[in-house]
Amino acid sequence: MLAPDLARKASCEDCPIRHRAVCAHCEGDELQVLEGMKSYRTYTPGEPIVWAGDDFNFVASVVTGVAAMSQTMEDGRRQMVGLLLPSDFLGRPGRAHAAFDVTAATSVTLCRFERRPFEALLRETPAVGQRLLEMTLDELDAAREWMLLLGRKTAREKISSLLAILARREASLSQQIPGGEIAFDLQITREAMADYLGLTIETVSRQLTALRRDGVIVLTGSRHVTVPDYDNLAAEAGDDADGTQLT
Amino acid sequence: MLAPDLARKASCEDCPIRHRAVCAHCEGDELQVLEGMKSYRTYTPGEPIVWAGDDFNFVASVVTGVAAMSQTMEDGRRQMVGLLLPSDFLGRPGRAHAAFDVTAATSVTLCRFERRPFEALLRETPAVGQRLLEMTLDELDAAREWMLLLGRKTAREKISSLLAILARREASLSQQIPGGEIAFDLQITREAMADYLGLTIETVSRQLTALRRDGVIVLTGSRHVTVPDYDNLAAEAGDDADGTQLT
DNA sequence: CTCCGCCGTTGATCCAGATCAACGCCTGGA
DNA sequence: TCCAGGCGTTGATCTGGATCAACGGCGGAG
Repeated sequence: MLAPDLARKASCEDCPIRHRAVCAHCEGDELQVLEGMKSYRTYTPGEPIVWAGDDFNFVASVVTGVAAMSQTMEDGRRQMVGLLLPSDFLGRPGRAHAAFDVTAATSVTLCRFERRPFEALLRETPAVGQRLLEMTLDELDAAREWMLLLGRKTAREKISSLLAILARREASLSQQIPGGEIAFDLQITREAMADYLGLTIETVSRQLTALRRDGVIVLTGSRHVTVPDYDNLAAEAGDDADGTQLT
Repeated sequence: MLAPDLARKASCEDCPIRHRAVCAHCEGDELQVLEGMKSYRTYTPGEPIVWAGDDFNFVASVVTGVAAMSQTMEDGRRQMVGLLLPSDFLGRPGRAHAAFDVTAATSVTLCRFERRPFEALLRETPAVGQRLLEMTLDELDAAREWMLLLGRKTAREKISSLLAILARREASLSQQIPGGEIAFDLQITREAMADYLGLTIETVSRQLTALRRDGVIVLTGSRHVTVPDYDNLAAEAGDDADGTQLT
């Protein structure tokens, strides 16, 4: 593991984000390579980034906004399989075709690297590969947590789980006082929430109303949520206490 | 990528399985390390291998049998999040505690490596790390496929999907004639199937009966399945044709 | 300003799968 | 040999969430 101060070296500072996959382990030489590869692109809400099966010749980090990874069946049933938030990594080194659809959920800016040179970097710089392995293992754990949600949780627990995740993320970003209330914006529509949770938009709406009625959350408009008591929300989510602690 | 003939070198041949994570990239020196680390252990059906949260100081490959990775909620609801079949890798380099319960579904033999020296091997041998990254990315894709199943498929589609996966695996193992019928044993109980699919055992049983009634499968006893027409089964599973082709 | 389309909410009804219950078969132990 | 317990099946009933339907608010285009 490199010392933390190495993470900020040289031209990584030019980039509006810290690429989790590469920057934490960058040293001078690799950065030269990265500089030549980088390109930014912004997508408008709803715009497809790639379709499943398409050529997929770049990897990328999310700089701002939210992108959604999803699968659709022939009859239109859709399941979101990943929500990509700023600093998340998108792409599949070693595979030329996308396995899933990726769509901009909000306005999204990606910092993209061409796949081939990125793969070369991966081969030549084991630290980047190790970091990517760690990130992938974390994602796999998260996907497995999500399988419990999809397979066994009730609609109310599903909504509560999603809100708890967003609240945790907000709290960690803004250094909230533990025990204080947490407020954040739902960046996504009811439809995206439904696709993520394996529900319909009507059920999402009804359960949000029910959680508001029961005082678990406060809804200001339809997109702004305040969580007066995080532990209460976490209890609604039906999670074991482990791994969902705020601090 | 190493040439295929390197995969069989030296003492890897002593091992009853080819460790997907390491053997395909072994060269002389690393094998010395591996030899000192290996230990075998057999678990009886139902026996826990690790509990979520436990110290987890080894990684392993499945030699024979089936192990199940699962999560349980306080009230007993359970969701299986992975089925570990021979040659699958178990463990999480870089983490000292298990994230999920792992249980022997049948009699299972593992070939285990202590975690610490394995991590050292990983650091010193980038090829092993790359192989592990590839495997992890494949697992992540599989987990995401499973999310579609759990979130959006009907009970009949869920059962058909599981049978189609098992049939595909059987066909690839036994070099079946494409288009011919495929026969295999369900290694697992109805309960394990239910836990995997996010259903109850009664629903699993009823849907199997329905698929038999409709001629999609032939059930001999309760554990032996014959699939007369794979394409028919795949159609019941509701999958896109891509990625579920037999050949 | 008005109109239109999208987003979200709410109500009425339906149904797939859960739940509750009973039973048959097989296996292993006394 | 018989019994007990685990596994699987089937039937009856219930219910959580899907479906079908209507409506209100808001924001952008004209």
